[in-house]
Amino acid sequence: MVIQLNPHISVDIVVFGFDDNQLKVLLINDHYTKNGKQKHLIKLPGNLIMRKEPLARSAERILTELTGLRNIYLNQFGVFDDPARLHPPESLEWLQDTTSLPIDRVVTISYYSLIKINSGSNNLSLSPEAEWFPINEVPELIFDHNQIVEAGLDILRKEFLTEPLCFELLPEKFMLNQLQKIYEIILGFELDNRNFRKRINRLEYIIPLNERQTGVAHKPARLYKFDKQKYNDLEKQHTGFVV
Amino acid sequence: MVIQLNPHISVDIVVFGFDDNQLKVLLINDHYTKNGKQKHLIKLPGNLIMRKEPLARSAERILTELTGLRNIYLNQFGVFDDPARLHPPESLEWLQDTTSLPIDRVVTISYYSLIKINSGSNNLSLSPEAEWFPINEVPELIFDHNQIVEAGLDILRKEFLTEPLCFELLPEKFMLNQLQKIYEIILGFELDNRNFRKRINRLEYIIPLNERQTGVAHKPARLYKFDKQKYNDLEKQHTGFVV
DNA sequence: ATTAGTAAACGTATTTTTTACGTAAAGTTT
DNA sequence: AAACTTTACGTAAAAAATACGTTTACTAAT
Repeated sequence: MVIQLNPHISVDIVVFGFDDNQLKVLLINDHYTKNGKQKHLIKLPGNLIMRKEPLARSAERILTELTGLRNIYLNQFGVFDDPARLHPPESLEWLQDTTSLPIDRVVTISYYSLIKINSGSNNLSLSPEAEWFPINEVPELIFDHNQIVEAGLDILRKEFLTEPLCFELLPEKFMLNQLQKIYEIILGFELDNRNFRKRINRLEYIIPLNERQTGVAHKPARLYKFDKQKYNDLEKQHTGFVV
Repeated sequence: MVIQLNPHISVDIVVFGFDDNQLKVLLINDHYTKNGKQKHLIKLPGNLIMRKEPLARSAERILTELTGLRNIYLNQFGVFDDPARLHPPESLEWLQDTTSLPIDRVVTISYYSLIKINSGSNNLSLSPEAEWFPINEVPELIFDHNQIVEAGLDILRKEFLTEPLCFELLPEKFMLNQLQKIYEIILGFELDNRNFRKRINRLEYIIPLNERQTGVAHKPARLYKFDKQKYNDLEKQHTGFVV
């Protein structure tokens, strides 16, 4: 199995999770014993690719192993190729020990991914080493992984303005205020509720349903759904998305 | 020299050239004799990277070798990793013959670049195999290079709307109509001259000079320059650029 | 010197979009 | 039925985009 790894190219994935109140990143805890000393490293999920494996498939595979989820949104966003990126030497040593390969230089292709953390209905079953960290409490990571997280966040914010990414973080039927909150948390500023609604109402591909929120002690909100088909049909028209 | 090549990773560059009337791509003619048969292959400029070379430096190096130019705008835009991308077999054979390496799978990182073709003042000295092709007359290329050109053009058009790329294609001092023409050619549609000027006049980082066009048989146009410093200072404000 | 030709440069009215607010409506809980 | 909470609708003002018409500054030809 190990013999089939390509020791020159890897993928790393910045898995963003949304839990109704904040944006988080999924990181991997790695406990590693060297010369009797126990070390604790934290890193992005990622690995060397296989000899004949397309990169996107490597990324999917790693994501499924970590979360049990399939068909998750994944987007390639960068290349990290500094010949010295595997420093400091002890991190490189760790990599060589764990792969049993004579690792020299690894160019990594980065992906980001979007997951709804607490939707009761998905079958998210995290692997034991995986842990969610709030986006502004990311600890020090190995190699250049902090830099990759930052780059991923920049791209996420940029693409959030032009692509319908928000629906990856919403249930099939959602309320406009949920949609608004996702924008506010990811973009990092507040939006005027009344103008936001007006804007959404103009979008033909966000369909109001004849269903309402239930079990709340106030006026129940109407539910909406995203019509992806209609969105794609109108695609040539939009250069931006919302906000 | 050859021994230092990394046979797993390459860069390919889509060099866009602008010559006042149309957009062109720089391609490489390769004449190759195999079993007495002469073959003519056309490809993107690109090569395997060196063992310890950053990708951006490989791209710069290749570009300078081809054009004699330095400090040209270069932007990484994609990764092409299909394990079968080096097909058909005869192309792979050619690659193995010319590098003398046991090439198996190559992942390529793509860049695009912007050059003003006919500005008398630059020292463009094309290498003999290099040839400009109008963007809609690109011939069949080896491997997946046609696909890379298409992807590069898509990205160029997209980024032209949000980044100040136009100034890479203009002399230091330029006329508004030159600027407009660049937009029209790259975006592929015409713009209303009067509204375009109004829009530009609002941008504080496009500075009108007290100089005019000379030697023309009509009202001479005012010259302008781009204040990059001011642009960067205002950067947080713009999500889009012009048009 | 006047006129013709050419492209630059300015202006204005109309429509559309964005922004900033105020207020009513529909539920539950007490 | 009164208090509370959140949804939902509306309107006026400012800003931006669009669609045009007209004037200006120069050279070249007569």
